[in-house]
Amino acid sequence: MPRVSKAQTDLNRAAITQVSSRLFREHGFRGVSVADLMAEAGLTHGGFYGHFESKDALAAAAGEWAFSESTARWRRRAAAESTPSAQRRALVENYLRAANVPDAANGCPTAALCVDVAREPVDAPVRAAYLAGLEEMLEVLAAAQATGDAAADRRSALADYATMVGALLMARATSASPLAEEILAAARERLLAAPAATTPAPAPSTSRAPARPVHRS
Amino acid sequence: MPRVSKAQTDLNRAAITQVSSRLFREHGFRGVSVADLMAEAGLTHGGFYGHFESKDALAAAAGEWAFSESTARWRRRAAAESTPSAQRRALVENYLRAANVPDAANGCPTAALCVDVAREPVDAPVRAAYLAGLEEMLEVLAAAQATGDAAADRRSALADYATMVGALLMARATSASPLAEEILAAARERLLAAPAATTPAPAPSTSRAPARPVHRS
DNA sequence: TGTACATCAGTGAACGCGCGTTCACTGATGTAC
DNA sequence: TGTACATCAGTGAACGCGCGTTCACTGATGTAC
Repeated sequence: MPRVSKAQTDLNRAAITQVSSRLFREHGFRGVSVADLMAEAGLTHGGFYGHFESKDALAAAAGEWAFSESTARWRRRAAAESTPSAQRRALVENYLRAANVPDAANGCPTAALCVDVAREPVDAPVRAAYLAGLEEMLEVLAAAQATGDAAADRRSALADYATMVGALLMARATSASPLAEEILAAARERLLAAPAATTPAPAPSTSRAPARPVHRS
Repeated sequence: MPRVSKAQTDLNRAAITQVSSRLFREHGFRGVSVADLMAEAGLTHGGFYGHFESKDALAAAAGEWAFSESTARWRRRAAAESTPSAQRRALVENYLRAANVPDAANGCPTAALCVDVAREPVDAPVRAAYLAGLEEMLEVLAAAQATGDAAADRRSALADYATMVGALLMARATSASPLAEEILAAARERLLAAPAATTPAPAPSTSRAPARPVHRS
């Protein structure tokens, strides 16, 4: 079994990275052991340090991989729409689906890793990967804004993304309660100015409030 | 040193709970040991199981305590304002301050604990505490909406809170980068429809886009 | 193309360490008289 | 109010276990001729 071909070695390293990117998103950096990760990649734990300098270094590589997967998915989804407005709607609707709540492993790394990354020291390698990945996600979302001003597009994308990430994380923390879907629906309504088709209409009220309470003071 | 008065016992239990609520928010449930928590409370680790059945049970009590502290703070802050609109502004502006970014230990438990709670099994005691605490926070924020419809107030509070939580968490994950403050500013702009006073104006553009891109489709 | 051998990817036992939890012990607290 | 003693909150050593990391070893790979 020892000494494997160069091609297989590269495949093994990729498998460790990909498996880790899923398990770290699901359980956090501290929630999975090196032995767990290696076993899930079909290897034994001893060989790990032939591929990575440390678990911290793996966290960075796994984060990078998760973001490259997610940005590719966003770009594909955006490319399927013909206007920025339709792109934004597609990205938001897909992000705030109930199916994403129990699937952190394959979901947005910005959301899944934010707290773990925030708890790492400022010089941890995974922080740089997170920052770069987040900027790439923002690029896609900003291009779907089209306010006619690049700076405004970026600010709007940041606000959109904050709402999406916050809603998804709060839904995950309250999953198994009706509140989870309520949160997603409220975020969809706020961002898309109309409830998604699958959301049952709330009890009718005499004066229908605007989708978003604008400009009081 | 053994056998301490009943009053002191209650104080000790409260100290363990409060210290844990801070350390859990900062480092996560897995990021602090029982020995750490007890030492921080001025005790030795052996006595822990006289106060709590398990570390999981402590997590629930600590979560509950964090929420009771935060809801009280929100209620106090809201009570200092005379209109719902001013309440909402005060809550949002305070939440999205840069000073909150490095201070997860004393900050909003909805944000600090969401990922940890989401990773707990559905029957973990801390999940019930999180759900109840979040509902209390929402009550305060909904009362600051006043769209004229209780259901719309709640939906609006949910969307506001998602934006606030998402922005704070993304800022924490990107702290030490200018992006952190950029995220907070974008969320303030989105929620308050005007940049906070301390935010420097961005480079002027010929056509000033609306604070939020409304109703495209 | 075929042979001889150095390389090195992966194995699995072992390292020191810290974890959550248990328990025999201690001695001040609180109670019974 | 004062004394005798049972209670029990806190101590610190110990438990089994899993962690990140190291290392001597193996044998197929890849290279030199």
